Amino acid sequence: MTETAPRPTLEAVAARAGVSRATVSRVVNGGDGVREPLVERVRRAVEELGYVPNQAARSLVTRRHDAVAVVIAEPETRVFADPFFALQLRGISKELTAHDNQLVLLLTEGRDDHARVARYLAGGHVDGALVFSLHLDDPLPGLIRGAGIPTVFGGRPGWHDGDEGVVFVDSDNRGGAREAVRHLAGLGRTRIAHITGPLDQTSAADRLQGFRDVRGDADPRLVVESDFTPGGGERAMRELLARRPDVDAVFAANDLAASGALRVLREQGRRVPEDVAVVGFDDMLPVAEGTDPQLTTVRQDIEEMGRIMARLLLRRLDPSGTDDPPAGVVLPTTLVRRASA
Amino acid sequence: MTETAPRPTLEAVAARAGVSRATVSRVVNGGDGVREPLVERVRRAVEELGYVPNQAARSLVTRRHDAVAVVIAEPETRVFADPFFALQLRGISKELTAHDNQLVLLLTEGRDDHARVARYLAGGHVDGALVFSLHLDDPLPGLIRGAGIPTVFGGRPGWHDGDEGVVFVDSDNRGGAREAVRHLAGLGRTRIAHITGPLDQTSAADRLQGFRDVRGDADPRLVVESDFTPGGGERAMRELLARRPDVDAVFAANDLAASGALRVLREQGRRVPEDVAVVGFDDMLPVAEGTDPQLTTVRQDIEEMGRIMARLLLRRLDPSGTDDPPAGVVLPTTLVRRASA
DNA sequence: CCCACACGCGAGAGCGCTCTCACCTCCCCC
DNA sequence: GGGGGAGGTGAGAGCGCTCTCGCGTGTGGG
Repeated sequence: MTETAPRPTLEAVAARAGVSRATVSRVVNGGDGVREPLVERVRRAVEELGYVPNQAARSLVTRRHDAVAVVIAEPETRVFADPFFALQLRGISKELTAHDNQLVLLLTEGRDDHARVARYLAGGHVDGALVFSLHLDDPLPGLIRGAGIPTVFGGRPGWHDGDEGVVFVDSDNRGGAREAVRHLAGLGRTRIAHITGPLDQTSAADRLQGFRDVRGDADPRLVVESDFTPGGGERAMRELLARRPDVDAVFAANDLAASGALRVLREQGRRVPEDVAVVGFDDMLPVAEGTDPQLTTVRQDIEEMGRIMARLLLRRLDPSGTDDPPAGVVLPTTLVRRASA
Repeated sequence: MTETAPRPTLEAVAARAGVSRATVSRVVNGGDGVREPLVERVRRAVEELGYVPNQAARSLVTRRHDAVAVVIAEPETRVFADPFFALQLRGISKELTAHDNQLVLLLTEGRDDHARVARYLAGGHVDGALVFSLHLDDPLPGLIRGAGIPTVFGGRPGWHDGDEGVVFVDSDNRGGAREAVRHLAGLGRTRIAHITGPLDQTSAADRLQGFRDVRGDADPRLVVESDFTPGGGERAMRELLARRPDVDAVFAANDLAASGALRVLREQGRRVPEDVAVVGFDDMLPVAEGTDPQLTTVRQDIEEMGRIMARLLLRRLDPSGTDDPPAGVVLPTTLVRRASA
């Protein structure tokens, strides 16, 4: 079983095809500058021997790995409660695969891991990194920049010193929030509340900002800080109903919180959307379509976001490319109207 | 930016410490057989120079990569609708990290990718593979076995020729289903229905089998085939109510389907659990806790499953270990009682 | 006091590949 | 018909590391 079959080397292929190693190498790497009959002979030898290049040997000399690290910080919280990162990974994977790059996944758990990740990235195992760091005070972005490896961030990172050149991809959290709130206003609602996410995350902060853009003059009691979870949404909704029993609309910072709010509203006998209209954020399908009534929410194209991150990184990695990547890309969101508002 | 700082080599460290390359190598790899003062000198030189071993060079000679591939087949369907794989990945990642192994993620999309994955695995980039393949007729397991690389499967794979030696880790789907159905029976329910998952997946087939173990004599009309989605759960529930309006309990093959069933029951004015008791499977938190009433369901420890898969693989990879890993590990499930049954 | 042996350390080969450079052919043009 | 060039091919060095082997030093026993 552990019988490692002696894999054929370039040398072996060369011998079989009756050419030099250099020629085989040329053929294997695209075949420019080799005459057709030889190409054919080499191809056949490769085929017959089942030759596969040794990546380690190749990397040793080229100093390329055709591999990209994806760093996901602090998965304990939000990450694994929803398909967000899975979708993102899928987008990233597709793009990387299309360009023959591998995806090395680095999940970090707490501060201890930071050093490990930094060391790995600095260790030259990968050509670049895609980093998801949700928290404003996360030291990881700084560490990674120190590693001196091309990096693209997922989500707007918190601002640190010397962050001007940071490349990131984010959804238009602020614009999406504005659209959600305007939709509620357009329904004639006048007492629109906002259940926020954890405000140490840029996405939550940006959504709150969007809410304020439209309802800057709102009663401060209509804004309740929460945590992106159903339980948190429930608590926030109860608080809201206690503070302002006349509330007639809620914009929750994500679908999970909205689902909690919905449950409290029903429990308290408020009809949705007749008495209170509810809008979520994310369009996390199993949740948004699973609530009763189904949730009106703001959709972000997560998979596309992943794809663009990968594309941006690959562009920076490509030595041939004209090197002027945008610093940040903000993807549009769309309002998905279902039954709750 | 692309200014690749010339990374220090073993040679450089050796020169600085005034020893030979061999000695530095020994120290870096554990330091056995090197006297303390020298170890100290080398350590300092490493520190000062910020030396990090070149993994490519090392792999070239050791033929080890300290990297494991995680292959997830057909992510289009179930995979990305729920946190299942994310949790699994987390478990895997933790275990691999603890043993200084890297995780290379391979997501496949349709048949074309199979060849790519097989080539990659056969290409000797990784030491082993963890493979998730849900479908009975998936050709991937066969291809991978052909690649001759140590592999552990997640979930019981469908049976192919020569599968005796397959190592896999799975939840006790059958036992969990039995427990769910017995719980319903213990509640005094006599007309217990089952909404299945897609029966070409072993997990769904095993859950059905568990149902049959307890209710082998049930009216066949009480079993409706479905697809693990909320929409599918809705359709199945409607069908069920049409066939047997007197149904008083439903065991849905997963939480998503259960959430759909719940919605139909409410819509049709059946009280849960009074009129109809409902049990799900998975304990997918955002769903199970997000339904109304909250879902009684069968929990599987997904993260642990990932961890065990990784552990099993690492054990097979470890040349020093006494080599007798179990062929299959089946993890217990537990019934989580909430409001729906 | 000398020999045997173990242990610590260095020299050097070689892992499989790419890439430069020199050579050799063949063709075109004067 | 000969010289120059372009393009195709091979030889060989070297990427950074590990590992075997042999030598030198220190220790214990006869």
